[in-house]
Amino acid sequence: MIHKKENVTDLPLVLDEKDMGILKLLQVDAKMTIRNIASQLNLTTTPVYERIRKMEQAGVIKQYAAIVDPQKIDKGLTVLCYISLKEHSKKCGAKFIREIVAFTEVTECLNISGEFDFLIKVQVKDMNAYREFYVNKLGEVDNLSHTQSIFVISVIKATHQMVY
Amino acid sequence: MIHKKENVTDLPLVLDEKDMGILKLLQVDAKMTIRNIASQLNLTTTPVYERIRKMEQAGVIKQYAAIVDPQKIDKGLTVLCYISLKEHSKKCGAKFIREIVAFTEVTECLNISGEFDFLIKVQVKDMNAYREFYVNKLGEVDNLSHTQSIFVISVIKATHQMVY
DNA sequence: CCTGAAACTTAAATCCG
DNA sequence: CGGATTTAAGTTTCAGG
Repeated sequence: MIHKKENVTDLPLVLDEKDMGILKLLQVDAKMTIRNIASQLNLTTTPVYERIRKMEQAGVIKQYAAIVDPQKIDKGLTVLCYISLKEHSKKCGAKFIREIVAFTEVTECLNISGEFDFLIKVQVKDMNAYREFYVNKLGEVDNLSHTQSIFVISVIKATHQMVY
Repeated sequence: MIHKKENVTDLPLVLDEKDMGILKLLQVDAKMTIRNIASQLNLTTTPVYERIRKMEQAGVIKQYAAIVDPQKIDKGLTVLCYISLKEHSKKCGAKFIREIVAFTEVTECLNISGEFDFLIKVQVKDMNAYREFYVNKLGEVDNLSHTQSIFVISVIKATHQMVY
């Protein structure tokens, strides 16, 4: 996690080509050194250093993270679960969100358009683990109207890369 | 990206509590030093260093990445797009996948159970950009039967954290 | 806003017990 | 695996254009 200075501005930082070049590289390899980045962008370390610092403080770079392979840590099953609520009041929605977000199995929760209210992505070991989650965790959440589970047969692509 | 040694084994590495502890920390902050990790886990640098190296080579840690905030780089709109194919032969499926994966707007592509064949996640600036993608890119892909777009109203949770 | 070099700081990697 | 050492490296700063 980025440790911002006290006076975080989060001002709408305008990014130019050089910033994008830096992001492009750091997105793929966060451990790339400033020197290396500088040489690839035909710059020196100073501007690269300062641009990275700015992007960290502006929240453009949210985090430096190790990406773990789910398959290798017994979390090889991904399930998408659609959820509709009974009550849509602000209060009830907030309560639902608080409960859902707390589940470590839920790696994603999206408020969506269409027939359902939410889509959550659940990451578990296998079908047994999903049943366990579905019955004992999701099943204990208030205010659920109906749900639908979609199973992921295979992950074709999954990236956080957004700068090209 | 992790630079593995030549003889990559990718053997089913058995992870113990200490490995999980390391992953847990690196998932949140890839820049955490080995010393820091060691002290938090009541270990010395040697075992931590070696465990990390093993997990990198085994592919448990796939990558160290800077996580960028989509909102801050003009990619604030997320759309889920369901896709059904006409032809489901291996050859046609592979062609579809090749084309879809090449689109930089597609940050995720899942082969799913249920009514549709695939779910792709599209990350763009705004609705105009999505229309542009939908018409000129997705629309040019062969073998599509029908599609359905679901718009993400808000992202409640989005994490790659899987070790707790 | 950049260059270039220098100074500083810190971590990675090794070795022996 | 602990502990310390060594070596190497990256980060950060500064003057100057």
